[in-house]
Amino acid sequence: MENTCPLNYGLEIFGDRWSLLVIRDIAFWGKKTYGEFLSSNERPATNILAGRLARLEKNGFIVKRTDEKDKRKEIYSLTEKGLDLIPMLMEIGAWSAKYDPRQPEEFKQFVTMVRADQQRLTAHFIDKVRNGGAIFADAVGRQSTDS
Amino acid sequence: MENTCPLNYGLEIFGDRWSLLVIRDIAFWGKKTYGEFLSSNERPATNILAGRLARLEKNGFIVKRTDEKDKRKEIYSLTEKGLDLIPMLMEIGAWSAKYDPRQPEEFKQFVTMVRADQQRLTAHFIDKVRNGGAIFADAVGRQSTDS
DNA sequence: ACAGGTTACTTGCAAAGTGCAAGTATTTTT
DNA sequence: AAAAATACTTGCACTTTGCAAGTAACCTGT
Repeated sequence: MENTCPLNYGLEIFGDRWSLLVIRDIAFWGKKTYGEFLSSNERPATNILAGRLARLEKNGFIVKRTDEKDKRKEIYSLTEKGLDLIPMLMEIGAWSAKYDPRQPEEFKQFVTMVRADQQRLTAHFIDKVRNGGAIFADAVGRQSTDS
Repeated sequence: MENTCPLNYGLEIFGDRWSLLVIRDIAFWGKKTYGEFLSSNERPATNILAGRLARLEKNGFIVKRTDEKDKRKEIYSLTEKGLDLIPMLMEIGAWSAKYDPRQPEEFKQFVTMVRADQQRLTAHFIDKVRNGGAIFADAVGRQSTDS
């Protein structure tokens, strides 16, 4: 396995639509059980959902415990490692708020509020790339080209 | 197709490892050609890379133009829509810097610098979810459960 | 101007992953 | 005790992936 640089590590584990949607359901909608994840608008297949929950748990993004009040239910929740994905999820949401025509005005306002805090630096980096530069140019050592 | 809520829209198009790695290569490493993307550490298959480039172009994340100095080459670059993914990529990078043991110290420092700017609000949301709440609780209308 | 290399792809095919439908096991409800 | 609910698993057709090998256009050196 060959995982050298910035984004790749995470992408192999959580960089898949269904995994991220599970984490979204927990963080953004407060969902906690298999049945709740299943009934999301995107309707994952049961076996896929089960597989993703198992992988997310194995990789330490979520934990499950049996609901004491109803032992048929498993309660899933985010670990610290999973909670730390929230800033990334919010950026995906911010992007969607801007480009998805179906996003409700409500959500766009929420994003605007969040964004007020953090525009400065990222705007600088976007400019850099727009002008043909790269974020890591001169900031971090150049990536190796060989295997 | 059923694309109602916050993150789903983008995830269907760019929410795939190879697509994001292409965008990373352009934004973070300044890569511009098919050959440069191919020689990344993660070594995508040639057909997969070609397919992703075509899809990213079709969906307006990148554009290609023939290199005037060497007409064998196609120069890929990010559109505004693609540039706007940079904040999200930086958050993925920030997460990786924290959890990927292979990340160099150099990169962790870069991330710390970036983060100094934007910690406040996201920390608040993480707390909310950690305590069993959800980011959208009372902030945005509750998601519909039916199809 | 021709030969050989470079670049950006495409094609064929086996293996892996996805998604629907149906089933099972445990627990709760009636 | 029977029925419903919940969290899964299993079987199977279909799709996607990834390796290996090709092809077409262009450039480079002689």
